[in-house]
Amino acid sequence: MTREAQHSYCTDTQWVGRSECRVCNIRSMMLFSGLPDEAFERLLRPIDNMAFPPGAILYEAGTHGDVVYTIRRGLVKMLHVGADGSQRILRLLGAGSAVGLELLDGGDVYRHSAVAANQVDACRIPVVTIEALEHEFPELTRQARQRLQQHLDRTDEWVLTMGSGPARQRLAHLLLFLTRYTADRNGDIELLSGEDMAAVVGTSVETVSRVVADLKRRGLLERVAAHLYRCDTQAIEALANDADA
Amino acid sequence: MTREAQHSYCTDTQWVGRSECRVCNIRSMMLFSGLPDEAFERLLRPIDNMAFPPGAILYEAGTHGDVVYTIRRGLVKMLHVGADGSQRILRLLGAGSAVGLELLDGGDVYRHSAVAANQVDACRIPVVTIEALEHEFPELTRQARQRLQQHLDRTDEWVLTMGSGPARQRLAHLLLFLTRYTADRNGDIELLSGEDMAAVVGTSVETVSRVVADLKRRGLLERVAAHLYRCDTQAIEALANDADA
DNA sequence: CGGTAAATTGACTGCTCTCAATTTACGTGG
DNA sequence: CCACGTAAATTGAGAGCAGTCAATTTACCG
Repeated sequence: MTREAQHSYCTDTQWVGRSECRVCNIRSMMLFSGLPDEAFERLLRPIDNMAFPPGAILYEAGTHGDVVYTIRRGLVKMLHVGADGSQRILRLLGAGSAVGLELLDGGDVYRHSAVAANQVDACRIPVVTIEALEHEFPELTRQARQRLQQHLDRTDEWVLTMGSGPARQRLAHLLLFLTRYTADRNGDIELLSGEDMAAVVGTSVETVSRVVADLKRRGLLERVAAHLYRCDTQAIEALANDADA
Repeated sequence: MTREAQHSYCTDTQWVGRSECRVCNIRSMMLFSGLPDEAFERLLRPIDNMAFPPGAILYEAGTHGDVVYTIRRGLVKMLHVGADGSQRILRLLGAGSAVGLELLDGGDVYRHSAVAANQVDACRIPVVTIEALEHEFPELTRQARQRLQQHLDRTDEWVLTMGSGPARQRLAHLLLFLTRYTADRNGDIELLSGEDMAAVVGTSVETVSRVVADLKRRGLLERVAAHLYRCDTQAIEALANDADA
């Protein structure tokens, strides 16, 4: 493994340890909620706990694979790369979400690329393990279906709020999204890179920069620390829904 | 029931008869494919066969309901109505697709509105019937999950192709979509109303009209009969992917 | 302290929206 | 079968937002 630090702390995709689902502190959010402890006794293949630094690739679109990830911490971007190399972010998924669920329908090829936007902790679950457990606990199939329904709901909201309208409103919705799903205890959020924000709302990088600069000038977005911003949720919400100032 | 004809033939939402899943000629596409004949012996509630004229409402967003529809013929638009009355079409679903699947996750409120874009034939399946069958045939849960995955895949494609870029390219993708899913044996398609096309690609009605008029002038789109159009798939495909004339 | 990549800003062009007028289509009633 | 009325579609003119290209500044890592 090479060590090319993207941040001062770590580093590379790392194997952190064997997952202990029985004592998972967020099991209620995870794919395996509802399964009895004994279900984890005799797994066909182990579940590993992985740490991905920002920018690390969980998997790439079109590649063969046999594992699903459930996110314990951080934000994962699902993206599509066009023929010309342009990127479009289709979803941002946080703690409790599962990625790679398309493999459960028999295929073995990922439909999108999954890239860590943050420092991400995720459990790597082999598809064979899920299929074995599904056979024994039919409830798991319903769980997976609920996860898909969540993805669908979130994507629909994505399309409605960030898919059309003036760039300023779309970015306002993105900020609200980040506040809702990634804010720390102080309500502060870590902004995406300009390129990523552009890939979410479907505009050019320059437009993103201009709009964000304008929000800062008007005091709707305030820098509280390196990479940490606080936004005036009230005003941004008004901006997102109305079409004024 | 009032009778306000939208076309010369019928008319109103009609009960056509009891569905006979055992002899369904497109059962392989439907939700119940894979179920043995005997599964239909003792349903808790009957499955009805419904005919919806263009514009008929299958259900409206936010309303209570307890049935899922599977489409046998025609095109159904799933749409969201904004606070200002503006409509945005999130998906167009054709034969073999199921709508209202969100009810299977325990809720009883539809998340979108479903409206017939065409003359639509659909089977009305009570949720209790599906749940009872799921208990007996776990395979059905997987079927429903696959349907959701299909919706998700289609929505992703929708976002990528019709969610950004110049209006001309987005409309080109819409024409290709209609050709793929609704063309008759001659390859001809029935265009949506200008308002509906605008609600799909997220532009104004005027822009749609201008682009369509331009395509007609250039011979890429030809009227072969009332409401029936034939398009030069080759040229439209080039237009959809490249950015030139 | 230096180098590379990202972000910012400006000027200009072009596309799309809005508003408005006109034409066409279509169902209704004579 | 034809005349009429409403709604949809079409077309035009003008303004504004966003994209592109290019130059500059800033940030970040070694």
